[in-house]
Amino acid sequence: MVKRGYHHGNLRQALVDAALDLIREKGPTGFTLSEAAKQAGVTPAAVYRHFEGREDLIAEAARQGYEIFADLMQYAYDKGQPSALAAFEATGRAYLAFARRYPGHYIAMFESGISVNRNPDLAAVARRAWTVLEKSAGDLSRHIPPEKRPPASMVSAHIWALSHGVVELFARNSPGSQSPFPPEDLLESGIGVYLRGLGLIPPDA
Amino acid sequence: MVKRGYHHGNLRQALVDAALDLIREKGPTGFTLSEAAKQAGVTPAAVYRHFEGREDLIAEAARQGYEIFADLMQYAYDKGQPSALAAFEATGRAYLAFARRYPGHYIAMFESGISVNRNPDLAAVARRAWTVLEKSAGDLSRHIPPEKRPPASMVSAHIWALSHGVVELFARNSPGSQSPFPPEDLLESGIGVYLRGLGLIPPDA
DNA sequence: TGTACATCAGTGAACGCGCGTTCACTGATGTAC
DNA sequence: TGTACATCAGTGAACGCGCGTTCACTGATGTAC
Repeated sequence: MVKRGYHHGNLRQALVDAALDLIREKGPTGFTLSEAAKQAGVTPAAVYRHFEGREDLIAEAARQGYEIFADLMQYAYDKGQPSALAAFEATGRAYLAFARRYPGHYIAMFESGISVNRNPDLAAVARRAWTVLEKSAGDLSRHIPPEKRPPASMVSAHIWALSHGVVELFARNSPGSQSPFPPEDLLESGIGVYLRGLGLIPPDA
Repeated sequence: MVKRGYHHGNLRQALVDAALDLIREKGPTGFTLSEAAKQAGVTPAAVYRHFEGREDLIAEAARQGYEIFADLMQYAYDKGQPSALAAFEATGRAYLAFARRYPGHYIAMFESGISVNRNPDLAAVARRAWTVLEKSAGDLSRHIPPEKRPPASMVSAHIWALSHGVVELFARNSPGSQSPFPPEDLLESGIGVYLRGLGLIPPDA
């Protein structure tokens, strides 16, 4: 990672890292290619040896984020086994944990405005992350009597939406940050109520 | 609203309207003061007769959004009376309806990065909107036995987060837009499950 | 081991652009008498 | 009703800036013989 002499050694990744830093600090708007280059100790023009341009660099940052994200989700899912419930709750927590631990990635993925369909790699890895959550919801569904069982994809959409909403509103300097509850508690309790609503947790537990 | 001659007549509002249009079309990033001025048929410099600058213009757009938003929430709440449940569900739906009908305002409020604490007017009206939801959640809480009753502010935070997540992920060109469910259904069913979880709707209804 | 050469990753200067903002100005409006 | 004048809302030119991108270039690296 240390730059020595004319050749950088690992400029591509250094640029991604710089981009992630800048995106975290200044938001996706504040991020500039030139500044990322500067932070990597290199001329703006050098960026074009590794990326097609500004957008492409952001997309790569997002892609790496999805990669980490999918791994974390998978890990949480596995760790919760063999309990479908434990696995499901763990994936929910993993969402928030990811947003907390990798804010730059999170912003690049969800707030930078880049489309997941921008390139196939990005689409594939996003799909992988999404699939874990859906699988987890599917496992859970099987414990609900078929006639009152909502589609697994709907359950996962609910939890994704709740998690995302908690992150956006309560885990940032956003409108809801004056809330008296830590985001983790908010998500935990919200998922708890939701699971009761599905009949998966006894009503008075 | 028609510009005639040298003086515009209602430039201040025309600029806000132009800003809302541009924010909706191009996102908060794509919005520029110059373009808003142009769209209002005026020189960029004229903007400074009415606003302190770019940020101030966005803040005013957001403020007007919160005003409409608070009114809609209040209206939904009133309309649901005297049923606490109906009122609560109506406010949830109002959230999504607002996001759909006033996308420019919504983006200015929640995605432009401006802080609600930027000026007192903005903070006050945001507080007003938030208060309606909290009151609605409070009414609802009273139907839950005290010992298993979550704080009203927590319930409202859950619903806000769920609503916001649904909007961000499923009602835009965002990552989740490939979902097979319309956002309205997603929110409706999510709130339904949640209310069952609170014991406010019979388990098998 | 030494040399020639192809390949590659960087430089640095230059570009055109549109941005937000400032300034002295001027045209239009409204009011006092 | 007409005139003088203050006030106000716009103009238009100019600014400095940093941006993303291009281009011909050059220094470093690695490989064939």
